[in-house]
Amino acid sequence: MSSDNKIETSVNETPSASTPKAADKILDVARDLFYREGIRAIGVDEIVRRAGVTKPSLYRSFPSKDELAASYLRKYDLEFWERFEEAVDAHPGNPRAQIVAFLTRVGKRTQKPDYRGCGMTNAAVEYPEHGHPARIVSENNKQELRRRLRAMAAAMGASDSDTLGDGLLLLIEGAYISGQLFGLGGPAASVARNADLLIEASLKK
Amino acid sequence: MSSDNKIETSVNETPSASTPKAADKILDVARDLFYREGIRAIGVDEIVRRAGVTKPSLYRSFPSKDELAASYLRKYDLEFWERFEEAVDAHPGNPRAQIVAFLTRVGKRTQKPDYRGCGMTNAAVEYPEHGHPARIVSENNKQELRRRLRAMAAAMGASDSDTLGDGLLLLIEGAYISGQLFGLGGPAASVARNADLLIEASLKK
DNA sequence: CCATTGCAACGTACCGGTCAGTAACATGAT
DNA sequence: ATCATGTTACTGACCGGTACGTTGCAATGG
Repeated sequence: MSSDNKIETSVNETPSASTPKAADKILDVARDLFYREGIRAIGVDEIVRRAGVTKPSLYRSFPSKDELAASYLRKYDLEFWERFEEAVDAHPGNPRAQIVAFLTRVGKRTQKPDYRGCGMTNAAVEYPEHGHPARIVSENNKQELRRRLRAMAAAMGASDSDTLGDGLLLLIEGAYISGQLFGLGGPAASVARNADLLIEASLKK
Repeated sequence: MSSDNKIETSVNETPSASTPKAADKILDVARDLFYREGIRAIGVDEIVRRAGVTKPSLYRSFPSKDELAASYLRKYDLEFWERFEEAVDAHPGNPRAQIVAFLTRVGKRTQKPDYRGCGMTNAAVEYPEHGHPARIVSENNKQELRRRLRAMAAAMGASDSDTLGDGLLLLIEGAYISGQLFGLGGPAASVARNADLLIEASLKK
């Protein structure tokens, strides 16, 4: 999926004049609006207006709104795995602690007043149709997450590691959704504790 | 001899009460399309077309599209609690078996090829704005579900019943989402087993 | 008996606004 | 001179919503 043209990944922190780059501004604004209000709810006109650019600029950098949404999710994907790896790196060789650390931070984020869940999950709900560019990015992310969780469950020595990995994924997705459904004090706050309980139960067998 | 009254359409509780057919057909079609494709994805034109009626007929029975969506969710709410009570009634006095029975059926439904998750959850994702008519119905449903699950956890004798009830809710929401994200063979298939493990761990405390 | 009336449900046609997307051209910097 | 950008204006389809005329039918009254 690497179209060698188009967006330069926005990481042009190189010195000199630092060109503002219309495509980067568009992607930044799109990320913010798509996440907070939903992709279908935001029109391209509002994006270019808030980004201080014009519509032709958007369509010079992105072939369509759907592809812009997919780009937003690819950026989201990168940030997601950064957060994930942070929790992993904090507890080398201890997958159980890695999971709990990750979920502790997820649980905390779900309690922030403007929490809107996971951009990937939300996009998949907004676009149930198979083959939609945004949905494809979302599905790939979730499949990789599932793979990772199952591998970590195996590394913990769980007897039925696939079931435990899937159970952890269910808890995570549940936290994403419950975090935006219930506000503060919602069930998502207990995701780390429940995950630890589930791990405990899965190891004793 | 003319008992010409089939006036129990349930769409409106107004004393006049006669909503012959149009409103029912509209609500039926709306339920189907809204659930399968999403509320924002479906326009009123398509609804009235598929229902074989016209737009004014829709707006005579429903004040707005948003209220039609809310009506769809109220209907969904009724059917949800029917399914829930079925599982409860199947195991009188045994909350643990009730939960497992309910989740077994949820897990089975998530493996059907056209599964689109929970209409309530999806609507809340589609309409993050507070106060939206559809979102209100969804939030009320989820809050009631949380209350029930916590009560059932308490009836099981869990030491921390609120945490267990919330953990079960997380698993359920995770199953709804994972069911539509992963197709067949997704993690939602294991929701009942994971719930049982979590219950087991929460009772031996 | 039939004609008139009233009324509720229906359809035709239309509203202004917004949607995503584009064509043609101007500007400004390197 | 090139390249990225901005400007303006536009398209056709679709959005939710409505003004207004039409139909069917039941009740009334002579």
